[in-house]
Amino acid sequence: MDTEAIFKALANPVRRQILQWLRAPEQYLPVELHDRIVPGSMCAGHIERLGGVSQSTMSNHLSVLQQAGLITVHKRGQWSYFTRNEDLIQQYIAYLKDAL
Amino acid sequence: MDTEAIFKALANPVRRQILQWLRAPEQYLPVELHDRIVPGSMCAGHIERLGGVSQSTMSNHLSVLQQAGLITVHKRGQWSYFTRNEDLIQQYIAYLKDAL
DNA sequence: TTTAAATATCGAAAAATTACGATATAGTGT
DNA sequence: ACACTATATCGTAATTTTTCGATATTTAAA
Repeated sequence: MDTEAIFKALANPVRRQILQWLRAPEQYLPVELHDRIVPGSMCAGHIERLGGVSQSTMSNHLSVLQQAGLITVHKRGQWSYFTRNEDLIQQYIAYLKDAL
Repeated sequence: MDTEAIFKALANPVRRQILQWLRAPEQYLPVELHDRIVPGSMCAGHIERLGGVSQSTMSNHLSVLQQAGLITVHKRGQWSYFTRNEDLIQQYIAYLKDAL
């Protein structure tokens, strides 16, 4: 677990918001897409539309979260589906409990 | 609880290290000072000597931690004694548990 | 095979953070 | 009052982060 990378990744509000969106993707996607997605995930394009930043900026944020291990990517066709890495998130919280 | 400020404060390794030193100040202070200090605290000067940064830089780090609420200050004479704010730290971890 | 769509990467500008030395402020002791 | 110590603040330089538009890459569709 790269705690340095996690602390830094979480220091940005856009990235924390992404993690929130990924807690319940269905809530933020049009209903007609619910059966097309990888469950519990959103593709980069949808995340981009939710956030108020450019495509390249959002792509970078997703990359930072991914390098910290907080999210994972599954590529299907031309889409990249991002999912929370619940295991790592819990591991991080457990770490904080006795290391912070 | 200003979570934005806390996330940012924790993004810096020097500041995280300060919190570690403050977990057991006695461990990092010369024995002859143990009865002179505010228990569970260190004054700015001792923290400065432990960290590898200048006096003004360390003072700034302490200020950031303080504004985030992670530490508190007690001024006694010309010294400022810093202490971990355990309550806020626990509150923050509890917050993460269901908000991260 | 051309065109279009989704995403990643590149290069550079803008903004924020970190750092330092110098100086200011406040308390202590002479 | 004066010198001395501890800490805070100021101004600024260096570094890192955030951002964007432009371009590259990959896959799908016509």
